[in-house]
Amino acid sequence: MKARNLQSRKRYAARAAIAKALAHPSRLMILDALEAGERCVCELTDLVGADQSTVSKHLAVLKQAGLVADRKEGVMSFYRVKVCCLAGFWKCIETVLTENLKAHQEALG
Amino acid sequence: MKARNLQSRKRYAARAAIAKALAHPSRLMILDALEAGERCVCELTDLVGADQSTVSKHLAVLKQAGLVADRKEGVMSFYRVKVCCLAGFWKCIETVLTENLKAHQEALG
DNA sequence: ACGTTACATGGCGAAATGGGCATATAGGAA
DNA sequence: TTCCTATATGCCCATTTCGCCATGTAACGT
Repeated sequence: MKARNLQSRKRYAARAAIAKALAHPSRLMILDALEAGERCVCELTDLVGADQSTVSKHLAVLKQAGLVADRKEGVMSFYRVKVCCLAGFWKCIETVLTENLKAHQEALG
Repeated sequence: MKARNLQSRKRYAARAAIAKALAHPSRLMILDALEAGERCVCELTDLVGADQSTVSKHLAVLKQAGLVADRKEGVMSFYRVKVCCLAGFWKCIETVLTENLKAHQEALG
């Protein structure tokens, strides 16, 4: 039972690692942009409006989590979404946000 | 366009706040347990195996994000899942983990 | 060769997070 | 009242995250 517990902990840790990669506004913005097709780092840097090195690190986080993949072409790197299931993420999060808003308004009214 | 940008940033921040609440192994473990029905803090404390105050704080994070709700009964607090869409989360995360594992094995073999 | 452009990485400080201990609060029992 | 139990909160410390700056690296043009 102890071994099982350990394994279950590892499972949760692995899941949390994915969620962690999604837990930053800039990274969500990047993923959103990549859903429309691959983008180079410079485009994403413009989009996010942060330092290029910052964006590069965000992309490294997403890549490490297995959420995006990259392709080098000459001097540039193009990133793309690697998984197909993110739509469910957005939907769920939007649902939560909507319900929170509703609850908040009920609390006021 | 600047206003739109600001609003879009707020959107991403709100989404990230939800993802952040999901980005911890203990909180995922708690949510998993709550999917089977409401639990009191003491049960969850046993489950997670951390200090009671730590678990209490994790629950506060989940509540703040609107993911769980609580109900007081005498001395005890019972928490329950408040949203219905978490199954999609698990599924998506599991998909990512599976693909990552596959990619890793291909990289080896 | 040199310079430029695109990107990645190291380092540093600031801020956020996490965890346990101690304490506060509050309900129930005696 | 006093004690005990269940939970929440404050405090402190360790760790992590985040952002920018500076620098490294690599491809391309001249």
